Amino acid sequence: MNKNSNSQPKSNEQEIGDSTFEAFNGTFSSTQFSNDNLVEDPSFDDLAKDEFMECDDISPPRKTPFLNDTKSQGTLDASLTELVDQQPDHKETKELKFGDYETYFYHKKLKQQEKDDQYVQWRTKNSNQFPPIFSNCVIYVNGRTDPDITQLHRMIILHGGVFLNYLGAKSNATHVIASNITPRKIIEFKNFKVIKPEWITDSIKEKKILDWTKYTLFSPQYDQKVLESDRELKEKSLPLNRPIDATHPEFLKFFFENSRLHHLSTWKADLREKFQQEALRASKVSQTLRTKPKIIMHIDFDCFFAAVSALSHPDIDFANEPIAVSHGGKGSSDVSSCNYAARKFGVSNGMWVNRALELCPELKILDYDFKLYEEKSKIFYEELTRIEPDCIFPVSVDEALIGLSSIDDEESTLLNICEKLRNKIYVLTGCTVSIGASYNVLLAKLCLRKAKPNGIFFFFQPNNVGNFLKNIPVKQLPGIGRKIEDRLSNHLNKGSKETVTISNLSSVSRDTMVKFFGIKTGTKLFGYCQGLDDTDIDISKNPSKFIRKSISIDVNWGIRFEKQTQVDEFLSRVADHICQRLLRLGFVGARLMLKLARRTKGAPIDPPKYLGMGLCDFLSKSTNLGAPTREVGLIATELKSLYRIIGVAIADLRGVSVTISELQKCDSDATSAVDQKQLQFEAKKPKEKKVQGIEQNVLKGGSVFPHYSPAKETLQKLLQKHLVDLDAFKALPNEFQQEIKLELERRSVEQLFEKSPKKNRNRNCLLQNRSLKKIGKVRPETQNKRIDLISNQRTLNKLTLNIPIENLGDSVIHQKTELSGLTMEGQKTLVNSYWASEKTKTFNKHYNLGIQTFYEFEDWKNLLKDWVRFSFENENEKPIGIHENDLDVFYGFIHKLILNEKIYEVLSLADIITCSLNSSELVDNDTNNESDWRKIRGELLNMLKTNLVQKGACIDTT
DNA sequence: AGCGTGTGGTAG
DNA sequence: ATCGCTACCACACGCT
Repeated sequence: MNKNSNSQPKSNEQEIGDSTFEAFNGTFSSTQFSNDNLVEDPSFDDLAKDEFMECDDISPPRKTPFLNDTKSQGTLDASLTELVDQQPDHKETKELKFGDYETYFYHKKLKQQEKDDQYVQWRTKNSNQFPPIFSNCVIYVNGRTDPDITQLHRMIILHGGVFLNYLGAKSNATHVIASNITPRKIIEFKNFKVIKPEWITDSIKEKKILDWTKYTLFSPQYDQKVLESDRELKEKSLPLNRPIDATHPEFLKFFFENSRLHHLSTWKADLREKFQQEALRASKVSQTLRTKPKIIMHIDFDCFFAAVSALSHPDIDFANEPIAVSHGGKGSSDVSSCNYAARKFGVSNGMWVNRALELCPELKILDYDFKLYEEKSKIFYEELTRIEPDCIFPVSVDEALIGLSSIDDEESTLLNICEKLRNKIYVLTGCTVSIGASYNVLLAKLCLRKAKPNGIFFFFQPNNVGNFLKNIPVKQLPGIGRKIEDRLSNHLNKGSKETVTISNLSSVSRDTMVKFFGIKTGTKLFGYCQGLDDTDIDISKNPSKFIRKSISIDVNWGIRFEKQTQVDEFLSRVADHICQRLLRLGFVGARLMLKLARRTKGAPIDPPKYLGMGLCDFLSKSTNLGAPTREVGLIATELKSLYRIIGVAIADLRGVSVTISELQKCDSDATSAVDQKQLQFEAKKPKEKKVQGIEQNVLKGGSVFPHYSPAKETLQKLLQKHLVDLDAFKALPNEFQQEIKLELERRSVEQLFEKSPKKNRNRNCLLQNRSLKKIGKVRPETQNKRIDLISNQRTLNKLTLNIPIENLGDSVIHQKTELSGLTMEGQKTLVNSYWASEKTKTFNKHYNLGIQTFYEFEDWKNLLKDWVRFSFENENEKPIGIHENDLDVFYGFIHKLILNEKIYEVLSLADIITCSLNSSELVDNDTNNESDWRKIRGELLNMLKTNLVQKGACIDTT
């Protein structure tokens, strides 16, 4: 870090005058301040120290939720043995093999829901016995434990904790529970509190959360040792010729942990959310109408990553030695940040290390230290809050815009504030910030550029704005990037390499700009040229504008696949990951988009950047999920469908990006049923409202057609008429029975009127008689091929429904692969791994019918009948059975139905299974197959029930 | 005109 | 080796 070795004591006043003159030739009044003498100045030094002492108040030691000693409530009579006794059966999950991720995660999820449901019921019955002692805990259980993971899961959620199924890269887990130590684990969990399970059991016994430090699994000392031996172990066990790419199950975690851009994005989003919420709170408190801030400050660390990383290297003379931050010391790693000494050599951010080293051979490469960046950022924002500005708009971890409405004594006061702030941040973080300030965001940003490094720059002379702007390169304008610059350059300079400045643009009219860049960008750019910018940074004025609209995961590095199964597994993992994120952020989403990067034809197979994406075309496709959801299984299934629709050859896949949008806040947790039920119970209003989506008049009057009251049919007749499975109906909670009855009555009425219900995409699905929409929307002109693909595939699937895969002629297989749009290379793997895979899973095995997600409800009714019949047909003396791929798709569809609250449809399908099983055609020598089908039927009803209970509870709490 | 979808661009 | 993310805006195009 710069210890100001080269600074010379100077008078601040003097400095102001000088640099004003120097920087602008005195043509107009601006101000530049340097704080080279930051700490040398005794007054500053003292001030900073004082502030530092005070700082304890504002930055207390990190909060430790696990030390939160929540008072226990009620009594806990249920002994642990009782818990153990009542623990749901876990065997089936264990029988699953790990080959098929989708099935694996899907069943895992199902089991989870089932269990949670049981826990909820149990808790409801014994409500007083479970003090929510873990209410601040997010707990992940690793490996074999005693008591085992199921029991721990149960204990955790019964006591108000959140149970994590998956330890994400940026996991918010407060605790990791494990019983045994392996070197690998110590590495893996080095950032977590790893505690023995006894902490859970003892805490429950004591009815309060105990000090976790007494239960740590390994001591720090021990860590150190093992860490070293593990490094050797790791080097041996990881073959060097097999680098980690996206086929590796842990790839995502590994990738995100090390991705600077991932960190930047998540930090930014987190900050946004935090300040948005604070603004919401503030706007409730103060009713005063805010005027737009008169002063905008833009404050930003100087080469943040480089400066912070250098803090761990006290031997480095940060001011003079060129340093850069990147992964590794050579090759195609990006320089994410470099100090100004390095910039003198021409090194710049984003440059590859090999190039940077060419320019500056003595460049020192430092590692990332994401944790430290986060810490410094926290201090930074705390200091910003301390000066109590009108508003704070977080731009990034290391950068913020600040609005001040008025300052009594104009610039000198502002200067004072800035200097104090800079000092404090320097003392507290060891890094320098620069500040630009002006009367709008555009100019504040430009001022910041002039202020850097380690300085302050103001501009408050609207009359001189032309002078101020004239030599600014357009690239520096916010929102004007490389592409727009290029287009301007081509237009104005006919491609000459000179940078385009604002004065170059003076000849361009508003209309031309609009014609060139569109109404928004054109107008904005034109305004910028006059120094005009009406960007408002006051979040509290319009908090809803700042709420999150989408959640996405992009992976464009390390994507190299050979087989369809690998792609599918990866998509499942991405689905899992994104669902974890939805969960953590408290959202459900109704729209899913898959974007793929495909190697551009002619681009090298191995791009210059190691495992990089190279030159790519991007293709995207989106689908409505029917209802807002965060179901992993459903999302995984949809992603695989979308992948097949886009049809990128596996060998050419270079990037995958998944976006979920049309978000809705849904604050319940993973074990949502638990929390909701808990809340519901505490609120003591068990059934006031019903499933979301029942229209008001149905709720109140019982019919959508209040003027018409038909002679009511008997319930049984009604059920029969609509093919609803009676057993299933009876198994449902009372209120849902009632609801279905109403729905069926309504349908009877509807038949009389022959009226089709209105479309409503997300809600009121019980009132819709329409079957689910097909995936995506297919346009006749532009996407003819896709229509053909889908309809042909559907036809094909129907045609081949009863033909075992071996009997399919080559031509048919060829046709199928051709339809999927894959290259020859891809075709083989597709045929081998997808259409004719022969994996054994929970249910019997065998022929994958290639059932697709494209079917609609009416199709499914017929398909299901055929499917059941087909599964009983004999092949080598054994029934053909159910293929898990088909089953996955089927379950996916059921999920979709359930999310649409199409209870009736699900019950119909359950009934079709029953009817088919009872029909005499079946060969009755196989009970296995039959019991599989009964299991499936049970699963349908279970899914339905779980979902209804959750929905019911959800309504009650909101 | 306004909507839905796919695509492009930008910032840190 | 290497960790090329991600939220959001804007727009084109075709449809209603």
